[in-house]
Amino acid sequence: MRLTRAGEYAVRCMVYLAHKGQGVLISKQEICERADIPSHFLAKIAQELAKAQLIIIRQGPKGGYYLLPQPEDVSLLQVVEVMIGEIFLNDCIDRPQSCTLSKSCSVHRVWDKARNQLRETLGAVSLAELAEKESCIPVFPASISSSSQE
Amino acid sequence: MRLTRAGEYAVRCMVYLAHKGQGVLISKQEICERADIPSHFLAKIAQELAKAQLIIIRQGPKGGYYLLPQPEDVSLLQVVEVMIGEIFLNDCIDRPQSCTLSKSCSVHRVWDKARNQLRETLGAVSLAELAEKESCIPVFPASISSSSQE
DNA sequence: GGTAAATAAGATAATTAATGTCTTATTTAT
DNA sequence: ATAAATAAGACATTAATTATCTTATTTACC
Ligand code: SF4
Ligand code: SF4
Repeated sequence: MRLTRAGEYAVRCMVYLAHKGQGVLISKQEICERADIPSHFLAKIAQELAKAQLIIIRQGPKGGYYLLPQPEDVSLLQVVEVMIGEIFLNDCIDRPQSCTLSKSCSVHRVWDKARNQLRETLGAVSLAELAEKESCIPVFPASISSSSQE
Repeated sequence: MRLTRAGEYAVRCMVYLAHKGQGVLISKQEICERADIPSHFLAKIAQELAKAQLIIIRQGPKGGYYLLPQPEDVSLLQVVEVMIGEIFLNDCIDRPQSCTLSKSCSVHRVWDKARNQLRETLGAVSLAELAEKESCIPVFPASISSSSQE
């Protein structure tokens, strides 16, 4: 009942790209460094994000990735589900036929509610919101000035 | 991001016991048959439930399990977390020190909210509620009379 | 007390999923 | 044409889940 590493990395990558703005090409290396993602792992993650039409991958020298949709149009849920698949919480929510009781089971209904709630919460927040606040990216060198001790 | 098999079986077992009432001894075999749980697997699951003080295990002939607390006093969340551990959704919620950003990360806050909501939903429903409605246990032989086709 | 019925406890095996790495191929700026 | 950058997917490692199997313990009953 946990987000996978790949899921977390995908979110970081997407938030970083959103932070830079839609359509702005960023090198893979920069993303890896700033968002602390193993380089080879990101390559695989990016493939899935590209397949899902969330980013465009540009090869060649000066290559990299950029965000395809507007940051407002992508939710945290979308990014997460691209990586780990649709969230179901319990098997019988995914495939009701896997348990003959699913139609009458009160436990099933609780899982269904919990699942909808969870997806709604993750679906309600866009990359735009996440990127405008501080998140996922270590404090930018430039913005370290006054001590952050409070 | 899914309940494990063991978690699902534990819930079934607990709902079945709750259905029978607190303190009522039921043989392991009966539970396995009625709740459709592999017998040897239940043995291991029961050990954890007993360690968590949710059931008492009685050995010997006429042995079996029974519910220790009142059904109203046990939530679905409790049963699930005994089996799969406390729900955190993302690693940084479990151990904020695992990501240096957790204090300022807006994504972190979304996960935190989602997690609290999920635990609240699962925590709000007791075994008593679940057991009084039809759930987890295939329709009882006695109650099969009119065809269940509707 | 002895016996057999029932489960305990934990070791072990099989399966599946997650994570990470490596190699070869392709794209593209210069 | 060349070299820089990533693509694509195969491969290896690790960890978690699921299941089973063996030996030990408990206890009702005679
Ligand atoms: S018993 Fe209920 S909760 Fe469990 S798998 Fe079946 S429908 Fe789902
Ligand atoms: S970047 Fe944010 S969400 Fe991701 S691990 Fe760090 S604190 Fe958590």
